Amino acid sequence: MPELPEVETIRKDLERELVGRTVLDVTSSAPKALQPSPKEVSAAIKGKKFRSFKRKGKLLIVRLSGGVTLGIHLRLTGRLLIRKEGDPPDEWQRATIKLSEGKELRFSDLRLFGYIKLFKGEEEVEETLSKIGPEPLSKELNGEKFYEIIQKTSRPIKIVLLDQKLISGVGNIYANEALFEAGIDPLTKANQLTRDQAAHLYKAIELVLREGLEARGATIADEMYRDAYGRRGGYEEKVRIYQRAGKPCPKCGEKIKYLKVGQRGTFVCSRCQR
DNA sequence: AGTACAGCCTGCCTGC
DNA sequence: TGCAGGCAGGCTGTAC
Repeated sequence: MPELPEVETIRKDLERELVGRTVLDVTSSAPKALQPSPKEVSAAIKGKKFRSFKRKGKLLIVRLSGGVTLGIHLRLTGRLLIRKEGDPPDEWQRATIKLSEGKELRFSDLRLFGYIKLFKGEEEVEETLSKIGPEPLSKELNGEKFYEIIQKTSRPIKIVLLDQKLISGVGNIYANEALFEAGIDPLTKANQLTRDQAAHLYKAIELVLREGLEARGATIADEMYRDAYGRRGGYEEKVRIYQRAGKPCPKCGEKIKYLKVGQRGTFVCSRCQR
């Protein structure tokens, strides 16, 4: 699923390829993919030029000329693909934004959880961004601030890492990897972690996210993440524990266990993570 | 206020 | 064989 490294990889691709291009037309086969409605999105962006592609957490913020702003969230299976007019249709293609010089930006999404949303105005952009917590790889966060944030809740640390209001950009893959790397049991209550453990975990989060970026993201299953050129990531080759239940722990050889933490699949080495 | 969880949705897998 | 039911999961809304 697209998390910080995956969304950032796509963001950079889009920035490189699409800034300056003009939107010629918008079509959609899934009404909910374009919000509030395909008609309104189309009317707002037709004739406008892409100005910038920014990101906060897993949310892409697309600025166009005329003060128009789109928010794009890929959720589990969303893809943004840069194609040429006439290229074969993509699997689960839900919307097509035709661009100048025969290019297209396609939105594909198997599960239909993702969306491209037109913001009503700058206030709505600000309101949305204010609900997204600080990012691990930015200056907004460091080990000490991370400790302060997680001190405020007694929920399991794994759940807290996935709470985008507290820390943004981390999803299930990188949460599993970071907890393993730091040697922390996902069920540990967040406010029971010591300063030392918190600092350790924060470092591990930074490490796995950087590795993910370096590898241009993780494509664990076929229907999942692709970059803007439709290519798979490389991080799935390097994953330590995610989706590896029953296989030996890379540190100690113990069998990796699978459990559910807050409705989400969780992988743990009970010898290394305490 | 803080926490828990159903529901959104499609495709794949299992079991009858 | 064919089909119903369960499962996967990020995030929001609602209930406790």
